[in-house]
Amino acid sequence: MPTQSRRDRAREERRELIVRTARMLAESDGWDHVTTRRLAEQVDYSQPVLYSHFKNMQAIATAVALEGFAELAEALSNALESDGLRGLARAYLAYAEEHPAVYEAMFIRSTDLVFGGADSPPALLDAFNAIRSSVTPYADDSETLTEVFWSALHGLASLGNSARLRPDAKLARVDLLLATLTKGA
Amino acid sequence: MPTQSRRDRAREERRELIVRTARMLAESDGWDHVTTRRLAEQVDYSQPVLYSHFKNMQAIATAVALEGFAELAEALSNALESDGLRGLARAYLAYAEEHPAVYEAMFIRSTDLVFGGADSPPALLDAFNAIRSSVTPYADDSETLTEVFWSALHGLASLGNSARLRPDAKLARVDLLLATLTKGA
DNA sequence: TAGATTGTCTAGCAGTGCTAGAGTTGGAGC
DNA sequence: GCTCCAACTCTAGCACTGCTAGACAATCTA
Repeated sequence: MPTQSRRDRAREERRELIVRTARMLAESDGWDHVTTRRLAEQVDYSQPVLYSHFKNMQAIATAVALEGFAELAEALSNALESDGLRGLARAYLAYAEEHPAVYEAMFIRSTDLVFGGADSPPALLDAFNAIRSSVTPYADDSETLTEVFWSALHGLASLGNSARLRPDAKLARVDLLLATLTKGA
Repeated sequence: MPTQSRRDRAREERRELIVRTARMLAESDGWDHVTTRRLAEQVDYSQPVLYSHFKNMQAIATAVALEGFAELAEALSNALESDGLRGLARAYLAYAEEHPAVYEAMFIRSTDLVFGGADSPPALLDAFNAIRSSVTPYADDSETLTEVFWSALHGLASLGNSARLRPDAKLARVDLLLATLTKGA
């Protein structure tokens, strides 16, 4: 049934257009300004079309977050492989700084995604595993250390992105965090 | 002019009623459900009365955050004095867990407050100074270590509050964070 | 007591997420 | 080619949001 599959393809493309546009709007104006009307206008369809692809606005933000998990996992794996723990830490913070709205959808906005369970998004588990690999040499309890190290990175990222930390001390903070973690090991 | 001061007192009391009610609503139903209509109804005045005390809804959340800064500073100072670094860390996380909506207003929701400048709220500086005192023994650069330690605590608090960390490993995480920080010092 | 000030409310605006129901389009079967 | 049906898309509207103008009432001043 070639007709059906062509339709499916068209639907899939439009779905991606919606997600891409929502992400772009969020990065340029903030999630507050991503409204059904603005989004619909940008993709040149009426609002109900959004709801034929997504249950609600929250689901659109979730789709953006899922993209982010995949990108972050990829970035962390690469950085870990080439530059070790330090590379991973810097890559994490760089991702959060370069894609603040995506980062917000992933780790700050309330979400219906499950974290750390069997039904978590695979890309999220990949990212988590990259962090775990990076800290395993320094841990007895690698699961807990992963959570602690991730929390530290998340704290630096989120407080930094919301102008709650000195902007000129970014590098000093990462270096100090790494020194603290690796000290005596 | 006793009449004027009585009026001022009445106004001040009503202002406090508004802040108290907003805080209560936020803690019980979340900030999303703190709307001008619900809040006005709860304090038994019409919506415009809210705007005679506050510029907008954001300013009401800011007032709640300021209360939080004072409470947190107090809690951290006390804990630091009686139980040292470990006490401070636990007090921080306990405050975030027991008052998630206030914590959100303080450190997660976007705000117009200035962090770390001369015109920061004094209570916020007090809290920051308590953290600085707690880590000074372990630091060359105490300003940076304060930011890093605070970030770690904030990461644990915010990810924990949004169900992104294992609930049963709370204590293990604090202990591991403290062990890491104090190791070799 | 008359006038001015302060306080409070009703009613309304423009915007939000979301949906029911009408109308159009285009492929399937004859 | 024509009819029918299903898939699709839109207009219009609901109940809600933050916020405000302008009318009315209460209270203090002189």
